[in-house]
Amino acid sequence: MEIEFIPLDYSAFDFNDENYVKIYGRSREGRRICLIDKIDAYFWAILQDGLSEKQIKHVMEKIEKIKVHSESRTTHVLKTELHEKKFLGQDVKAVKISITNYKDAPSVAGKIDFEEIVKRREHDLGTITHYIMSGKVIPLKWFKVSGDVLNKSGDFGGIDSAINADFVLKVGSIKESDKKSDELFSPKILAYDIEVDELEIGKGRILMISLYGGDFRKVLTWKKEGNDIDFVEHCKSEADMLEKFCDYIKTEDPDILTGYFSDNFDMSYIRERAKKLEVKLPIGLDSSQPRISGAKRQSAKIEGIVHLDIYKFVDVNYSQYLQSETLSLNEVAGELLSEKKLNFEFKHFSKLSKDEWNKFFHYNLQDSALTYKLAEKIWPDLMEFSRIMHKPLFDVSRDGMSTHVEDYILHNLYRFNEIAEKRPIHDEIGERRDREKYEGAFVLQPKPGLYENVVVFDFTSFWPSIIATFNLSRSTILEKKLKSCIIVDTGNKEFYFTPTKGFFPELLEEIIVKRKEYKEVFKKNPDPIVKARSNAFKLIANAAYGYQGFFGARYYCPQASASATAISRKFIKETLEKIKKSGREVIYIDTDSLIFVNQNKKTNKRYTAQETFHFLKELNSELPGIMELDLEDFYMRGLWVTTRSGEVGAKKKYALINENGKLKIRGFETVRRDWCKLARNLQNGVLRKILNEGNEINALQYTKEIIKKLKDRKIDSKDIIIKTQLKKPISGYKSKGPHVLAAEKMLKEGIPVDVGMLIEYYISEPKKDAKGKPNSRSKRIGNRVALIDDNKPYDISYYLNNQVLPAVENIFQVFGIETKDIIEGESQKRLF
DNA sequence: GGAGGTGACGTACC
DNA sequence: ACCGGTACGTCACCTCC
Repeated sequence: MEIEFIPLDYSAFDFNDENYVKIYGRSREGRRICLIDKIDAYFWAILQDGLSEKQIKHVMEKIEKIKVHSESRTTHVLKTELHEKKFLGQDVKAVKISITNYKDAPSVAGKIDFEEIVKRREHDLGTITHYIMSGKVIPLKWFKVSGDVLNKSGDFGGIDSAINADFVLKVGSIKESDKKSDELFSPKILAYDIEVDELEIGKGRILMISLYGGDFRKVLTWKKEGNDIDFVEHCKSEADMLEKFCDYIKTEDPDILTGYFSDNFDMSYIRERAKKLEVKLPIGLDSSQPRISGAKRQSAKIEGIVHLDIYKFVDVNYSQYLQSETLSLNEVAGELLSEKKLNFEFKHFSKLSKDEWNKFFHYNLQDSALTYKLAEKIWPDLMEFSRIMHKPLFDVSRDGMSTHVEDYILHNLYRFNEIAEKRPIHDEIGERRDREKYEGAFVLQPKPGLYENVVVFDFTSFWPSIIATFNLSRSTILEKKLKSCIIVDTGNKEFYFTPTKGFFPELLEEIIVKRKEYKEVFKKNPDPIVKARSNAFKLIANAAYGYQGFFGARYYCPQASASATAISRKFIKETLEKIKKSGREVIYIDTDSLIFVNQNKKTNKRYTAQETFHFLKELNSELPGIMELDLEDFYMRGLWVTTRSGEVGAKKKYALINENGKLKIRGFETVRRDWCKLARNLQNGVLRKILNEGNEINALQYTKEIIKKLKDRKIDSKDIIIKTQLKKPISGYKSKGPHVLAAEKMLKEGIPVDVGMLIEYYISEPKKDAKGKPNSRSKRIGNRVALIDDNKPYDISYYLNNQVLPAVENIFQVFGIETKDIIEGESQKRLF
């Protein structure tokens, strides 16, 4: 039988103590297919230099005799082959050791402690990664597969009769489809969401489960309410509801089952309840139950169906581009879909009225609907990530950036004939984490002020372009200086790199080139797949620099990172001098961007756009390799302020307005979620007015109005709420700030508190003693925290002196105005 | 008991 | 445990006078 096939999910299994992979996917016709393929289990032993043929033969014979016994099986070496390979760019002779079971590769490797073997490698890969590295079946690409259909033949112990697929096929040959292998595939998605009466897993019951698959809409419940809602289906009991949930997954037959935070919450909750109620959850295509692994960061895997937790993917790949202050379903859907959750006020379910129950069902369904739509929205990115990084959807949706970078490298090593480096072992990780920090990028101290006619230049893909241009990597670093090598002076130490391109810099250069290419293609043809592809390359490129300094990296090389930052400082400073030399005044620099006044300081001549582009071209002609400077935008005005303590200009804090009146605010309290809305909105208004109008007059008036409102207690209660994240368990805090005390207060009132939660509170007036003086406990701000429902008056003095004034003071200082004097003057005037 | 320094902490920038 | 360093600012907590 021959079919066209797209792989979606992988899982490994053993038969007769050997390794096989089940690859679940669809045919062109939409049939559910499961392929079975043999995994070639092997790893490498790198030989000592200069061994004789006889010595090599002797070692290989020794290796062939190795056997490893465990309780359930014996693994032995099938064969050994001698290969000419590369390791970290060096030519090596290596023995390919094929074994019966890859799971025992580490144990077999452990027995090869002969002195002729200098290194053992590729025994520490995940089984599926090891399989995919063979390059045979790339996730989410189309393949032409031929092979034998297992038709209750008893092959593999009759595995096919246990798999819920249209065909189970034993792979004969497989190759990439000659038709467009990268075209869009639309998976069948089913979203789910649960509502419970107690948030803590294991404590409460599941009240309802919603399912949403486009046309398919369902809320399952064992409660009696909701009779007049068509999508509500009543179950006899909670156990019955869980069984129906499984039944619907079976009949809907989705490729992707998706939830929001479902790894840590929904699926874990369902599993706990199922355990307690003694219900089986046979939703896997082999009728297995969901498997939940990991402790703090759990993941729930379903055999054959991709369980997708959208929260994780959003966290890793979107959060830095989102405005949302939290990654709650409500905020993320609001920003990505312009659609929100339904309003629903949670109460104990025993207190819900008929009407409120009906709302609850709609609320529950809407959550699944939003999750479904988010899944559709992120699908192009998921698919392209999967294709580009050669990773199954399950992993691509859960892994962090460093793992993405590493997997991209691993899956491209074959092109360089490279054997993969090992993962660091425990002691190494400890050492790496204890290493001294290396010096980072350059940040220029700005001179506070309001500037006009401002331009921003920035380096495109700064870090990767430096790494690629100067060949900075683990496999290219030299122990000593050679006659012709790249010398990097970090100011502290010198590092040397070979000029022969290494695989890491080369891959990076390729990534940058591809990114540029697809960005151009997208400009001409705005196809979401092309955009997703360009985006995937951008993300890998940006993370590659951090990867080399990351303690867990296989290709860890802090010297390369330190060299990259040293080179970055050199070029940004050189560019600074060139801009200055052109007569322009540079206001600010951070890492890869330079902000300057686009006019000659002496002659006051304003440069035209054309002259600016010409200048840019000139600067670019002097840059090496693939380093490139780009024009980010022209701005009408820009504002820089001093730090709160001292006279110097504050770094990482500025506001710009471009020629279309669009603001770009960085670092100011306006963009910080741990400041109250009152201060943030005021500061935003002040900045907007100043940048628009070029002076502070209206901004000052506005500030006075807000302060009057504050003093008159006319501020909306939601604008005084301060939100701070609880980053660790309460007991882990040495110094308990207001948010920690607020969290303690919540616990006392029976409100559940979790690590990672945004704690919301406000500051109330101090308690006074008999004489009317604030008591000494009140000095600590934490002792005055109030929760939203506390209904205590807010502390005017705190909000004035600790929120409002700090947010605007140094802005007005730029214009020589001491806000405090003015405010006090005003209040004195009023007093008299 | 107020001033001032320092460490812990959270968040932002690139 | 799940990419790096740089930087600002608040609050708690301590020492000092």
